[in-house]
Amino acid sequence: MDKQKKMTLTINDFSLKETLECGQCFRFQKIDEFTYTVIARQRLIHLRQATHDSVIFYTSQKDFDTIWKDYFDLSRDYRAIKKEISEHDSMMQTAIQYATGLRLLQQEFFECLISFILSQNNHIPRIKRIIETLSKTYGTPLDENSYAFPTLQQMSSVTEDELRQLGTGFRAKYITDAIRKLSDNTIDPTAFSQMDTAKLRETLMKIHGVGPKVADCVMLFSLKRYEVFPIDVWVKRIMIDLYCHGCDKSLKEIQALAKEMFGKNAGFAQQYLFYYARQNKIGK
DNA sequence: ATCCAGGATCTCC
DNA sequence: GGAGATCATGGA
Repeated sequence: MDKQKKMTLTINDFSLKETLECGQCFRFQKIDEFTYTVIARQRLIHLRQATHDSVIFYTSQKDFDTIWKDYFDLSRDYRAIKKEISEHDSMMQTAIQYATGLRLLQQEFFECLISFILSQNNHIPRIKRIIETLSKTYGTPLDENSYAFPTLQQMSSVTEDELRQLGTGFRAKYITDAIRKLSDNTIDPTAFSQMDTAKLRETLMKIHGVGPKVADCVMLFSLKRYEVFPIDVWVKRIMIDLYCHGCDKSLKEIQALAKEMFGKNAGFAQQYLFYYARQNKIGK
């Protein structure tokens, strides 16, 4: 690797492993215990966890400043967030202990939307494989065997049949519907910033195949709506396990409980809980 | 082999 | 408006 293009960053609360492997993103490759490659924002980057509180970015200062600092959410004070969501909650303190260096990536909207449409009723390894296939088929080559996630433009004339042949299954029609509604301005991302979260959620759910969970993931992982609390099977299990000792609760009740406990930082809380639940196979 | 996956939709009442 | 079946596919 080019020695000129390498910079070491010292920062607290940042673990590559926890941030990349917590289930929020799909386009990373683990090279060894400390080294990863990540593809995002039409680029590929190599990274290495040097010490507990430092990470090497194999990139230029310019790309770090304009892209990766933002992508890895490195300007945010996670210590303060962790303190806030766990102050009166020993359960959350326990969950956070399992991923003290987890940060919420700022992913691109289109990639995030398609990825989480694909995630429904699917396994993470298979989701990753399908996304790789989509990128290889429609995306821009980055090196010999790496491809950027395709843009909306690059997927604008994709057909449902094509997508089915790539293994997307029943989700193919959902993806073409998303592409259609974004291309013909039925849904206009430039209007998102002036919508409140409820309105934005409702707008995203106009896409066939986007329900509450996928809409919440897209808002949390790519639209900076940190107050949302996506509830999947893992989060439901751990919320019931931790906060009502095995009783049954509806999604609405869990949603309300999360809002009450974690407020504007519910999304961060959700991600710590998800990681903890999956690591410990809570409820399985 | 058979189960099941970071759900959503359709159908039923 | 809530419960239950159904959906494509392949890794475990």
